[in-house]
Amino acid sequence: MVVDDEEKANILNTFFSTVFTVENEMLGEIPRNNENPILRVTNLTQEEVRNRLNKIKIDKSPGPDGIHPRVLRELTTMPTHRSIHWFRKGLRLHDNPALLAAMRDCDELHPIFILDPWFPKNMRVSVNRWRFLIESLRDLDENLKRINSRLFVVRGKPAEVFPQLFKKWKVTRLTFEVDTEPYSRQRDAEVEKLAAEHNVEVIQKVSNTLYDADRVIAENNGKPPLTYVRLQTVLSSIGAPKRPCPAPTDENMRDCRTPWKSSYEEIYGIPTLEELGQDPSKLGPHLYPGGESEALQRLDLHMRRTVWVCNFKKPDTEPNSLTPSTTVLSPYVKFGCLSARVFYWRLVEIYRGRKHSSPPVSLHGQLLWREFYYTAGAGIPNFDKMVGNSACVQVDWDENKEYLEAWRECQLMCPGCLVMTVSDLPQARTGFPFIDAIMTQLRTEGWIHHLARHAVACFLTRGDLWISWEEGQKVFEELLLDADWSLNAGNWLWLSASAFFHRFFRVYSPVAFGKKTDKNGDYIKKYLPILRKFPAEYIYEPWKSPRSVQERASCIIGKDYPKPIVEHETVSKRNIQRMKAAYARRSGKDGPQSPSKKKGVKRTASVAEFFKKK
DNA sequence: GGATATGTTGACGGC
DNA sequence: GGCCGTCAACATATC
Repeated sequence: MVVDDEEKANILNTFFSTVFTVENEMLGEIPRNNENPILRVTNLTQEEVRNRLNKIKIDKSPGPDGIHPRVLRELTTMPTHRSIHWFRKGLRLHDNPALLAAMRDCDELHPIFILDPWFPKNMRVSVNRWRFLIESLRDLDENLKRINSRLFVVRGKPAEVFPQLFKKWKVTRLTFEVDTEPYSRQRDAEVEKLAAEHNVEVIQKVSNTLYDADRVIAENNGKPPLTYVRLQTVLSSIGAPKRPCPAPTDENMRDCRTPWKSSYEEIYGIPTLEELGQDPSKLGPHLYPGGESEALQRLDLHMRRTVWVCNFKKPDTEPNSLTPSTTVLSPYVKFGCLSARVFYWRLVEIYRGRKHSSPPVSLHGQLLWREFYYTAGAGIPNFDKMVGNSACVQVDWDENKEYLEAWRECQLMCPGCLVMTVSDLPQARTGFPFIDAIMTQLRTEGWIHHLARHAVACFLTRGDLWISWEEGQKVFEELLLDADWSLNAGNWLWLSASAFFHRFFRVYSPVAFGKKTDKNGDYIKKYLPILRKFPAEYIYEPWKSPRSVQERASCIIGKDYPKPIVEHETVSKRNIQRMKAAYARRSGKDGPQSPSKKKGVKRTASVAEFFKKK
C-alpha cells in the first residue's frame, strides 16, 4: 500500500478529529489491529506511537478544526534508522519480532552474530555442537540472502565490538531477543549501557520462550514456581502464549538495504571448524544438521503424524530405540532455529477437535517443561550450582575422579570412533552396558533420549556413583547438541533429587530399566559392538555369564569389557540412606524449612499486624 | 497451621 | 502383558 504524505495527513486528521481527544489517555484506546488508521498509515506499532507522542508532549487543546499539527508531523515523518539486529539464540527469520523491529523505518540493516570468546572459555562445546552452530549460521545467511540481506559474523567481545560498529555503521538502533541466562543478562546490560552512550535505541523482544519468564515470576509473587502444577496455574492466569509473528520477506526490506561487499566474506564470513580450533576428524555421524530450514522441515515431518502427535506421552516413549522415538527438535529449539511458539501453535491446530494427550506428558507438556526450567533459571540465583542455590538440597557428594571418568569417557569401539586406535581413547567405563551404551551415543551423536538421560544421571549421582550433579551437568553441557543452560541445570537438579523432585528412594536400575523397552539389548549392541555376541539373557549383566558364554561371545569380562565398577544393589541402598540424611539436615538446622523460615513467617505476620493497627 | 492430596516417566513380586 | 500393592517415606500446595 502506497500512501503519499498528503493522503496520510488527511487520514490522520480525520481520525484525530473524530476519535482522538488529545491527552495520553487516548493511547490506551488505539486498537492494536491493522484496522487502526494510525498504525496502518504510519506503519508504526502502538508502542512506537506511544513513544513518539510522549516525546513531543502534546498539549491538551486541539488546534483549529481538531487538527494537531505537531502530532501529525511527528507521526507522518518517517525517521530513517540504521539498525543492527543481533542474533544470539533465535537463529531464525520466522517468529523473530526483534528482527522485524530492526527493519521498521530502517534504511540500513546489519544482521550480526558475534563469536564471543567468553563461550569457548567458560563453556565446554563439543565439535558436534560447533558444527550445528556453523550450519545454523550458514542457513541463516542463506535465508537472509533471499530477502536481500546478509549475516555479518563479528569476532570479539560484545562490549568491545559494539562501540566500533556503532560508529562505523552510524547505528541508531540495536535489536535483540531477550535472554535470561546469567551471562547473557550481564552482557546485555553492559551493551545496553554502551548503546545509550552512543545514542543508540535498544529494542528487546521476548521470543525464546513461550512466556516472559520475569512476568511469570512476578505473577507468582516474585518467586519462580517450584512445581509444574503451580506453573500451569500461573500460566493459565496469564493466558495463551503470544502467537508467532511471520518471517520478514523482501517486502520488509523494500526501503532497506544491507551494505555487503565481496571483501566482507573474509572479515564477516561464517567460521569454519578449523578457525574455531576444532578437529573435524572428531566429528560424529551427521544425524541432525543445524539450521532453520532443517528445523522447519523436521517440524513438518513430525506434525504430519497427526495420530502420533495426539497420542504422544513422553513416559511411554523409548529411551533405547535404534532410531529416536521422539522428535529430536530439541537442538533446533535450543538454538532458536525453531520457535517454541510456532511449535506450540502448530500443536494447537493439530489438537483442535481431536482427542489428545495433555501436559505434562504431551508435546505441549514438553514445551511447558522448558518454560518451567527457564523460569526457575531466571528466578533462582546460582541455579547451576549446589552452594548458594536456595532450591537445592545440600548433599555431601564424593569426589571420585576414577568413577567420574568411567561414567563420562567414550567406550572402546564405538561406531563414531572406529577410526581411532585403542590408545587414542580413554579406557575407563562403568561396566554396565546400558549406561555405557547411552554415554557412547551421547558422545558420538550428541543426542540421547530424555529417559536415557534419567538413567545415566541417576547412576552418576544419587543412584550409584554419588558424584555431584554439577559434574554431570558439565559433561552434558559439552556433549549435548541441545545443551540449554536452564534445562540442563534444572534436569540435573531434578534427577539428583536436589530440587523439584524429592522421592529419592525411587532409583533407576542400570540393569532393569533398559530391559523394559529393549529385551534383546539391540541398543546396547549397536553402541557397544564388543558385546554384540552376548545372548539376550546376559546382555545387561555380562559379568554374570559363565566363562563359556563369554568365550563364545569373544568378549571376556574384566579383559575385553570391564566388570561393573560398583555393586548396584549395595550402593543404591546405602545412597538412599545418605540422601535421607542430607534431607534430614536440610529440615533440621540449616535449611529453608528451619528456624530461619519460621522467623520469616513471624516477620511477615508482624508486618501484617503493623499495617492492621494503622 | 495441621491434615491431606499430589507429584511427567522406579523396581519388584504377585495375580 | 497389565495392574496392583509394597518398599520406605521426600516436599509442596492447598484447604
